[in-house]
Amino acid sequence: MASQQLATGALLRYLHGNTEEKAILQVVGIKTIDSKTDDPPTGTKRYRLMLSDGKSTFSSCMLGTQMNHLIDNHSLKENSIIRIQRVMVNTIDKRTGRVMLMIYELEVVESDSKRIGDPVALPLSDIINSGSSSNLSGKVSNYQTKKDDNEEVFLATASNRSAPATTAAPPSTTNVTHQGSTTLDDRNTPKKTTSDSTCATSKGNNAIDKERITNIDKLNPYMNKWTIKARVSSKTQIRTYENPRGPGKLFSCDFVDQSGEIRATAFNVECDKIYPLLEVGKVYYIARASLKPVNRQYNKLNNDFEMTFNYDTCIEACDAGEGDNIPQIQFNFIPISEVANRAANSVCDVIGVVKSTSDIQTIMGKTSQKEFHKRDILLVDENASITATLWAKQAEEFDGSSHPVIAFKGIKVGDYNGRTLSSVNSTLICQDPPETSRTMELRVWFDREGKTMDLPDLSKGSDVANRQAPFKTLAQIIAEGLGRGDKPDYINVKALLTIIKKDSAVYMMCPEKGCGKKVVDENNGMYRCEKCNKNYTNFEWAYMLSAEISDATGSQWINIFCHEAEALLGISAKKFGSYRMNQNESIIDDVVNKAMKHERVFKLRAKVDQFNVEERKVRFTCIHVSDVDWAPNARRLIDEIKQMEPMLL
DNA sequence: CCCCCCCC
Repeated sequence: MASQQLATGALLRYLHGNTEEKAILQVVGIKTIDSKTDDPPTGTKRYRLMLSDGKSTFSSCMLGTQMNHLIDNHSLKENSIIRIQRVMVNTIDKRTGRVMLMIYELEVVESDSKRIGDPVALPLSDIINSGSSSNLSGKVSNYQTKKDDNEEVFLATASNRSAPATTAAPPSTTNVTHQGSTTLDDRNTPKKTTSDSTCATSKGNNAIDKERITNIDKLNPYMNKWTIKARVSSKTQIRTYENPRGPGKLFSCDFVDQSGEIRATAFNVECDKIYPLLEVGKVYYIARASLKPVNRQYNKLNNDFEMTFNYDTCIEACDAGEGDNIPQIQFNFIPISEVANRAANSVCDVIGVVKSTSDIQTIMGKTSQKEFHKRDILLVDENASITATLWAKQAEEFDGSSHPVIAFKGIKVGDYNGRTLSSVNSTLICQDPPETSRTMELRVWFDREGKTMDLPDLSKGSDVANRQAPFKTLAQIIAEGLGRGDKPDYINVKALLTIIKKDSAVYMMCPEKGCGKKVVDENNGMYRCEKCNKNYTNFEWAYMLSAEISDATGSQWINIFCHEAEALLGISAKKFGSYRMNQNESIIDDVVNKAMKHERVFKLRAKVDQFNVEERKVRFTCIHVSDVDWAPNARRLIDEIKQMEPMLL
């Protein structure tokens, strides 16, 4: 690889904060460093890299421990060519402004390579670069003469340097500039010590670095210095708990910035200290809290990590106006129709127009024997409607009389009578949220046509296609005794049609709308319906298929009625009936055989046959049939697997 | 380190 293929100047661009670039660089030195006792707590080893962009080298490049394996398995070594995927600038020394690069993600482009070019170490003036003018104070020159040990090691191993770091220009001559850097006057502004800020630590000199703000979506447990600037989008009450280790208390809150969201929790001492500092809707600088992988069972925010406030956590309220660019909330809306594909008890963000609102109702909790207040609202969007239940204060305070656009963040999916939504404590209810164009879209749509449209209601069990059903094998259905309970069971089965009773596939149905009963051919041009107790001059063909479906585990006879039979056979009952009348057997065989060619997903209702109570024979009725297409179910299956995970562990 | 969130 030729030297011009390295991203010349990239190291400096990174240090100046342009960290989006995915630069091709060369590793010219690797050093193992002792892990500090506090980070990471497991004592995992850390690697420090010296990187070259062909022209310059920079040695303070920490490798994120999740990338350690690349070195451990020898694919990343001295002279390897890499592509930086994710990098961040961190200040190592607040006093001097000395920075380092954190390499969170890289790709080895070429494992074995020769040294490229003749790079020299970046001058110190370029690497003391935190953007705060206080870094340009006299203290830096003291530092300048004092190389740290790691630096010396690298200087010794990197070949052909002509300009060691110590020959760098004095800091006062640097032209390093920073957006948003403070003025010299700012230096002397006394630190705010108002009640809306805390540095839980007594280390007063360890102030928040407001110049280097990390985006929330870039936070991870492997970085040790970061500050976020974020708005509190929600905050719980303080709750107490009791576990084997004793009693405790906690509260949690959610932070948002333009990049994402993260949940933070405070326990006990921090709970008391931090709870009064954080106000919903306000913007804060947060530094030095613990980060850990998210527990998906409880935290559904769009972030792989969650935050715990600790003794060292620093929180400072943003000055008025300073946080105006930080959004109020992060929504990940799904259309109402998509709620049909979500697992019960999962949570989601939904936006819609309030079509109607119920009165407040008081109900008695089954186990708790406590009274609860609830209010149902019918929420609609362009394609579907769903009932959302609000509880307690949210229910009491809700006024939907003006048909507002309402956004729910973190509302729970229920499966009563199809699909419902139920607000929980952490659910945010936002009226006419300004941060999404959906508000206006829905407003215009509803006022123009939505208010009079009749849309499928996910919360009506009669909309049977919306009903959710677990996937089972035919053997599981028998083994689990599905359909033998008081209420019907609904199951999806992936199976093949193996037998269709073609001779009884259609029957002569009463022409009276909604009757559906079989008529008797009086053989005089009249057809008699016993149910209506009437003779008709005509009848309609209707499907009532008796068929066997099979999968790898067994087979089952099922009944298939009009709509589903038509979907399966591909022709109308009327047409099938006419072939039957004309005894056109070859066409009928053709139609039937085609229907048995490929696997489908049969949604079945399993219920004890009412006419055979003694035998308790379960009758299976096909209520929906679809092609085997996993895509519409993928999200729900993923949700279900996620919910199972804790049980499997 | 919590993790409850209700009714037909």
